[in-house]
Amino acid sequence: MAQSADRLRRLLTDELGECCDGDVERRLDELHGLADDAFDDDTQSVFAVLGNDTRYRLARVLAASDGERCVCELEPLVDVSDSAVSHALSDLVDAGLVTRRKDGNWRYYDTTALADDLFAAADRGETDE
Amino acid sequence: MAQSADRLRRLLTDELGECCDGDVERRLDELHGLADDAFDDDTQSVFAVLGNDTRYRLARVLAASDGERCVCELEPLVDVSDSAVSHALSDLVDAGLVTRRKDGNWRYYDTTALADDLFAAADRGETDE
DNA sequence: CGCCTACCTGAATTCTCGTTCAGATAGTCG
DNA sequence: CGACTATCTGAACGAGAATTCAGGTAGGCG
Repeated sequence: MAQSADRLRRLLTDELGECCDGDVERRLDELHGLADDAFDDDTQSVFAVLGNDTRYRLARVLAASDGERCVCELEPLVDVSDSAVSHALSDLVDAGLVTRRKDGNWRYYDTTALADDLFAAADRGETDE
Repeated sequence: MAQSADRLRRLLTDELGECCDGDVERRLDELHGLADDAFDDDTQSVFAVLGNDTRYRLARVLAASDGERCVCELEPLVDVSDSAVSHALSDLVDAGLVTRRKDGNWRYYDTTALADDLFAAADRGETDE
């Protein structure tokens, strides 16, 4: 951190014309404040979970579907073992992106509002460019 | 895919009371249609990029900041080498999540609307629960 | 020009994460 | 109960990603 603080000091000297130890510390405090507020483990895990091919596809199909889907409807859509599908769906549930409902031997999954919102935001961003 | 179609056939039998080959095929076509429409490579990469700790933190700080930030302001906030910071910022730029501006030797980064939208959606989802 | 700066790039290494395998768990039906 | 169902779980292996290392580029300044 010693040399990175050096660079920051030179940046502040450029910005302010002059720069003392206090200026550097004040900026560092400001930045750390922002970082601590903004960094949220749960929120990040949501992105990590959707970053994987299998999980993304499953979540997308559930989002596009009008209502819930059974595991056996989802399996033909991804080219992995049923075990992998099960793992993926569990991860999605844990991240709060989909819900699980049991009905006899069948398990039905559906997206949450969080997932729908994220896909809407992502799609909006893509078409804007 | 043979056995997964078997399961789907049994599901449809449960749902409809009866089920012929055509029913199974129709459902499969419907599902594949949804999957093809919904699956978008660019959109997925956005989630994958934000799924990493370093990139997530950097993007978050930029989003929380009022305007752009220099690399030397970001480096103290993540516990990795300057090379890793550079790699991470490049990935964020490539994904369309942040912009880069050169000014002499300094490089300034800022979030795009896409990143801001995604974080807003994620935060909304988190506080709802 | 030569030296310093801030930052970037490519290759190598380390390590995480996704998949599969093998077996377990519930639920249904006779 | 016993056989069969759909799905889940945990361990282990392998592929790919994240980081670092070493060196490179472009800009500023004397």
